[in-house]
Formats: sequence, structure tokens, C-alpha cells
Amino acid sequence: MNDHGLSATAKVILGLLGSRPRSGYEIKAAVDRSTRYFWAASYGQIYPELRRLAEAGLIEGTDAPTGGRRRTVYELTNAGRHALGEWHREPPERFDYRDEAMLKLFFATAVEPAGAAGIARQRAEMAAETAEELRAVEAESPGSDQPGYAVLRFGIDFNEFVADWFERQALAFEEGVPLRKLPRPEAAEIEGER
Amino acid sequence: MNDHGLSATAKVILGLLGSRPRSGYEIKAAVDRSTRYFWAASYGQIYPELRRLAEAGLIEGTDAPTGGRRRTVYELTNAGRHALGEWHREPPERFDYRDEAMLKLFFATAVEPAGAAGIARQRAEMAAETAEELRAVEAESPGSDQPGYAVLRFGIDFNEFVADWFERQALAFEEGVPLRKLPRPEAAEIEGER
DNA sequence: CGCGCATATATCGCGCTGATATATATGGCC
DNA sequence: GGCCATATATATCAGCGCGATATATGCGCG
Repeated sequence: MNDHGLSATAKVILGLLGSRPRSGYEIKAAVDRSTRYFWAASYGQIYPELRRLAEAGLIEGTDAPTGGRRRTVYELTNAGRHALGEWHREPPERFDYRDEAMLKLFFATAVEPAGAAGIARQRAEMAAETAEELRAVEAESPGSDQPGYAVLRFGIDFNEFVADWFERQALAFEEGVPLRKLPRPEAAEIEGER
Repeated sequence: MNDHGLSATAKVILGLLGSRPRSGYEIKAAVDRSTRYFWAASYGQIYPELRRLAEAGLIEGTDAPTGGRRRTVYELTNAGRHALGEWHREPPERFDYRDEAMLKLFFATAVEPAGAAGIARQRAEMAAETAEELRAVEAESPGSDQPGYAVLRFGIDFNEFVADWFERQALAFEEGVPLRKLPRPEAAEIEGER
């Protein structure tokens, strides 16, 4: 395995410090403003990870108090910039997808067949709302084609895809698929996958 | 918060026991064969969770050894079937999405602008392969329209969408977006989101 | 002056993953 | 009969991640 030893949180920290020095608080704020939808991070991970990265020599912290409030600003060391470049060049991509609506749909036949359409429609509405929010964000941002903008565009396109897919699925359920006559879920478990 | 107190693992366990009694091992096998792509579970959660659910009275375990090997088969109690129904009727849906390729894309301008197209293309190929695998699974399964099959269909459609999106993005990067002239990532952080 | 909000750091419990360990059972092969 | 691979079955552990909470101070506003 190509183990560079970077945790998920470490990756987003190094990436953000790649453009400029930041405090832990600023990192969290930047994540919430930008990568949140596809790469989240919490204080509970950020602060311990900053300490670990500093100990490993990938970043360096400088005291930069604001009046009487203590504050540490971190920046990349040369080793850190190198590690960031290494990671960026590596091929294998982590990818996680977890969707509760899908799980409910999967169990619908055994639990409450009549509920399937409602579940699908609810999920469609949620996705449509998220797409709407992101479109509003896009409208007030300096539209361009750089990668930083592309990820916002993906959020919109993806949520529209999901909304459309579940809406069509809801219609299919409503238009009389004879659920009672179909095999129960265990028969539908995906076969193969040696 | 509508807290029914069910962990992610508890949901898939109750759902699977909804169709028939199973051992911990069988639950894990069923997950790997079916819900894995949108709702995973590991032994490290399944066995402790089975104990917790039994203690809470939602499931009941029966010793069912095979020869000299001990084995416990669990089934839903009435309370468990009720809890499953409750959960299934609840509206708020958990949804997580984490994509490392997207993170790399987001940092591409600051780290290695020339790599953006390659990252996008690699992700497109990965998604295309996954879609291919799922299509193979579909081909040998008893195609129908019940919810259990719908989730397999989603896997295919979703991965095709992703492959298409990243492929188009790769082309856009290649066809001369002047990356060096565009604002650096921090300027591209998504604004708004009070 | 007091209030609310932003800045800043820290901590805790719990859930979850992935790997590893330990057995026994089964079936095929020579 | 002996051997090996694979399947069945359960358990455990370190480390990462998440959400919530606690505790300050700084700053602007009325």
C-alpha cells in the first residue's frame, strides 16, 4: 500500500496551508466555507492533527496573539510542501458515499412497501434544495473555470442528478410496480462479487 | 432532534433481520453483497451492536451451533420490528459524501496546476470501472423493479454520471483554461453560507 | 456599560474502519 | 488418509473521525 501516513484531516490542512498560513480556527472556517460537502473536518481532529504535523516537521507554528488572546498561526515547512506535492501526485483516491434514503429504499419491500415512493420523493426534494442553495452561492461568486470553482459546480450538478433520479424513481413506484409480487429483499441482494 | 437512538450499524442490522434471522457473520456477508456501496458495516461494529440491541430487547439471540462451532442466530423481537418501522417512517436522512479526487482538484491551482486534468481523468476512469462492474452484476441478477434492485441501478447511473462529469472537466482543463491567471484557491473558497 | 457575535483553543465520548487473531467445518485433491 | 484452501463464526484493538460542549478574549454597537 502506498502509505504516505496522512490522515484525512492532515490532507485538508496541508492543502489549505499550501496557499497561506492559517490558525486552527481559520482552517476550520475555510473548510466550512469550501470543502465541507466532499471533505469535512472538525475541531476535534484539527487541533490534535496540527500538533502531530508540527511534531512531524511538516508544518511550523508561530505565536501570533491578538491582544491578550493566544493564537498560533501555522505554515508549511519545506518538508510539508514536499509531502503535499507527493500526496497530490499519488493515484489511489478515497471515496465514501453513505445515503440513508437508499438504505430505507432497500428495506422498503420488507418493512413498508407503500412507503417507497415517499422516501424517494423526500430524497429528491432534499437534493433539489441543496442544489438550490449551491446555485445561490454560485450566483454571488466570481464565476470562472479554475478547479476551486469546479468543485462547487460539481455540487450543483450532482445534487440535480440525485433529485432527478429519485423523482423518476418515485414516479416508477407510484405507477404501480406490483411490489407484493416481487421477490423479497434477500432475493434482491446483489449477487456475484467474488 | 428526533433521536431514535439507532446507530448506523443498528439500522442495517435491524433492516436485514427484518427479512429473516441471521448470524453476525451472515449479516456482514449480506452487507458486503448488497448495501456496501452506500451503507457499510464492519465486524468491529456488528458484534458489539448485536450485543447492545439484544440488551435493549430489539433482537433476540438463539444458540445454533454447527457441530462443535458455536453460533448465535438473531431475530427481531416485536419491539425490534416496531423500532424498524419507526425508523423507516422518519424523515431526516443522513447523507455523507467524501471524495479525495475532488479535494486534490480543489488544491490543484496552489500545488500543481498542470495536474488537474490528470486527476479528473483518473477519477473518471475509476467511476467508469465501477459502473462496469455493477453492470456485470446487474446482467446476472433477476432484473425487476423492486426497491432492492433500484439501489443497484442507482450505483450504475451514479457512477456513469461521475465518469461523464470528470471526463468533461478533464477536457475543459486541457483545452487551455489559463490557470496561472486565475485567482488562487483561497479566493475561490465558497462564500456566503452564513 | 452590557450584549452578542466572532475569534481561538481544547476536550470528551462514541461510532466506525481495517486489520488481525483464533477456532472449527467443509470439500477437493493426490 | 493427509493436506490445503476456503468458508463459517466470533472477538479485539488502535487509530481516525464526528458532534457537542466548555472556556476564554476581542470587537462593534447602541
